[in-house]
Amino acid sequence: MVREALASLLGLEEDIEVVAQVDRGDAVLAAARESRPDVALLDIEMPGADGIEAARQLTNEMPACAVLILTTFGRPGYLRRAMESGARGFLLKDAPAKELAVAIRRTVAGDRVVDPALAAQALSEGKGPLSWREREVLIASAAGNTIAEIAGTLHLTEGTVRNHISAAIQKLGARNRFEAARAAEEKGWL
Amino acid sequence: MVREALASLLGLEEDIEVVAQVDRGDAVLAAARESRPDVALLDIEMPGADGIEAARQLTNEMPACAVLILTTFGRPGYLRRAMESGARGFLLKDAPAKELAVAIRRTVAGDRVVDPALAAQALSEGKGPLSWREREVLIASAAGNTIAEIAGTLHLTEGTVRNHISAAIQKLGARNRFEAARAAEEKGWL
DNA sequence: ACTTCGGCATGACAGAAGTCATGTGCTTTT
DNA sequence: AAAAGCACATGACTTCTGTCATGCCGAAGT
Repeated sequence: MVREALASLLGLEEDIEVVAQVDRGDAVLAAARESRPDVALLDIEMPGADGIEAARQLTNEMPACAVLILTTFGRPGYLRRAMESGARGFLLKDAPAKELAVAIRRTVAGDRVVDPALAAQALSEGKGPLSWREREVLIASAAGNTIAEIAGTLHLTEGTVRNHISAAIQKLGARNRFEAARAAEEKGWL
Repeated sequence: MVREALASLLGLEEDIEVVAQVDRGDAVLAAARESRPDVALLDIEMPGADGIEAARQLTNEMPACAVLILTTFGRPGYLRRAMESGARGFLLKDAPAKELAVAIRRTVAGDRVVDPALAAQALSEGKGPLSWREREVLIASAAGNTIAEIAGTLHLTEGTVRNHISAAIQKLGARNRFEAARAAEEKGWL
């Protein structure tokens, strides 16, 4: 519904034409091949593939198509990963509605449209203090798996898994792995 | 942005006029007093007060104003609580955009607009199997508190708290209190 | 070549969490 | 009134988690 509403509004602009809409991340590329848009407006949280992945595919195959991410959550990690995956701009859904058309025009023109406050926060937090193993273990942990299960799927000893989790807990200032997982998720470090 | 977009679209309808918009749950009542709308279109997750609470206030003070909940998450508990708080209809944001105007007209006309599948699910799940204590303990648990802390704030023994949590875990088919908390949250039982 | 450092792995240990058996009191049913 | 059912409370017992000391290995710096 939200997508349709925004599309309708954008369609009312003189200089903007909505050439395609899809509701899944893994349908983006095909639609873009079909309709050759100047800009793709992507959300991050979608079924199929997330907007980050879609942006990566899109900028790989069609560098001429700019990508503007429009999302609900201003998590610094989202912004960082979006930019790394080739997105040209990053806009939050709680911006005023008229901002959207403006942002799209600027994106087409080659500008990088990013909320300055969010950008600053993303830079100050860096890429996160977690090592690869710590991330893996934390993700599995957040999914509700027990230590023993994680150890099984990763072919590690329970002790090792506990150790990685413990390290993550320390680094994130949490008191147990669930708090740690939430904190990491919050910052976009998963 | 989403609210503004939907408002713009609704404003294009011949028979619908958007008389007010607010961005906080605790601003709803004041705005309604001011503008005397026929329908209030509310989201559930808002800053200030949630849409359920706003619906309650609204139907108490202005029974003439119908309430239609428009929300992202089709959690059965949301639906049930929304209806209990006096809402006249319940619509999901992933419905087609044109549904919205239709639903609003039907709501004004006195119909109850509810997704049948969601209604069935809500009814089949009932009001939730958790006792009061179990809810209390689970909520505190979800906030990251340790058993000892919960025992302290509720003036109970650790054993008792553990026992309630254990019961909740069983009832929800979870494997630890965090999974239990998430499951309960998911179903709207917290 | 040597040292240093960081990520990874492991097992021992202490503390936290979950389960169970048991008991109390209140409401509902018979 | 007696019995049954339910929420609540508690402590003993078992299992799971987090921390720590220790060691291995490869990359970066000297």
